[in-house]
Amino acid sequence: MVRRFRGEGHHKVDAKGRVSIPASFRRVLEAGDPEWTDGLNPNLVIVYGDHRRDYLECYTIDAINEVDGKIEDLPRGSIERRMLQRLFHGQSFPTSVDDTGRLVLPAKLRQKIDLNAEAFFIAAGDTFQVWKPETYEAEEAAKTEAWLDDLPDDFDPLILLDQPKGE
Amino acid sequence: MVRRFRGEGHHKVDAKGRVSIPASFRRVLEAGDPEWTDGLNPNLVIVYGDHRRDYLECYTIDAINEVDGKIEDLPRGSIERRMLQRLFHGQSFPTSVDDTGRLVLPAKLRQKIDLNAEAFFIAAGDTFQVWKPETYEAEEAAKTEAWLDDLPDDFDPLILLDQPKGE
DNA sequence: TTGAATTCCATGAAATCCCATGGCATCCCT
DNA sequence: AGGGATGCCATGGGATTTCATGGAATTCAA
Repeated sequence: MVRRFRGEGHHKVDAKGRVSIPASFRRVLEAGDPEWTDGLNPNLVIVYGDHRRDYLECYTIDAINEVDGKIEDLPRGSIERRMLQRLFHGQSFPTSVDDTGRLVLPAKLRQKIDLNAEAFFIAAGDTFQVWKPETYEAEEAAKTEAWLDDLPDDFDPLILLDQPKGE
Repeated sequence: MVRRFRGEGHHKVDAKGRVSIPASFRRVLEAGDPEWTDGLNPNLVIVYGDHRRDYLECYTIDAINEVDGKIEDLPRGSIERRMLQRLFHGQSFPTSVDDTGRLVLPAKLRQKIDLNAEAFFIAAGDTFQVWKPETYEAEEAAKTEAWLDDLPDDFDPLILLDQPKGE
């Protein structure tokens, strides 16, 4: 059904850390939570990472389960497995959408990405990200612009789709 | 229901060795204790290991039962079985959460990992660990930092998830 | 019989729950 | 076509509960 997140949007963050989730994202969260049924509030997991990461990444239950499964496939004790456990099990926060469609971000998470009055949501495949608008402008937008600037004016991003892959 | 631990946090340790367990971990401990019912205090097992280990690892009852089961499947008298018995049966401490949601760590365990004023909790799949914050920084964080420093700036840990198995 | 461990009580801060409102779309009826 | 009626959406506020933490009182054990 509605499998991937799509779109972006700005929403107010109030003093308690409450933010409306873009309505279309909610449908995806619902579809991605095996326990969800009409009337319930879908669960999700927010991965915030270490000090280097300055945005929050939100996973549906299905998406995070997939990640957990892959982590378990890695050899016990390997550095890769430890890294991923630290990131996905340690540096993450399980929560759920509230009945008015909002996310409640604890002070700790808000401080981490320096989130104040407003939040910027953007879809990223089977997850979506929450940014402080200024950070996003400065960091991401600038990055893609720079990348695009190096390409010919008539460059069509679609050709990227047909590159040979190593999957 | 809530099967795995998720998240991390710092908590004060008082003179009696009492430490609050992150609230979300308590829900998992409750769910993982077959004898638990509303109003009771969930049981758990702390595995502290030998002198080489400098953190405590906490198991739900379900998790420790699973481990015990696997140990029993090993041939009697085998060295593997003896080792695991020593670790999980000998070097472990069964206890329970108190009514205010705290763990009481006996002096012996605190001394072992040199725990003083503060403890760091971090989820690790179906167990969680308790560290002295400084030790964790020094040992874990530094290790991963060093590892990450060898990788490109824009390295995304997610690619680790798609590595072929058994590497 | 004294230090250690357990029980019971206390409190400020943070997180939840419950309820409320104005703004837009959309649907529908005549 | 006009004009509610309906319903979702974004946002806000107050009341209530849970957390994290501290301390006193009481029981244990050797």
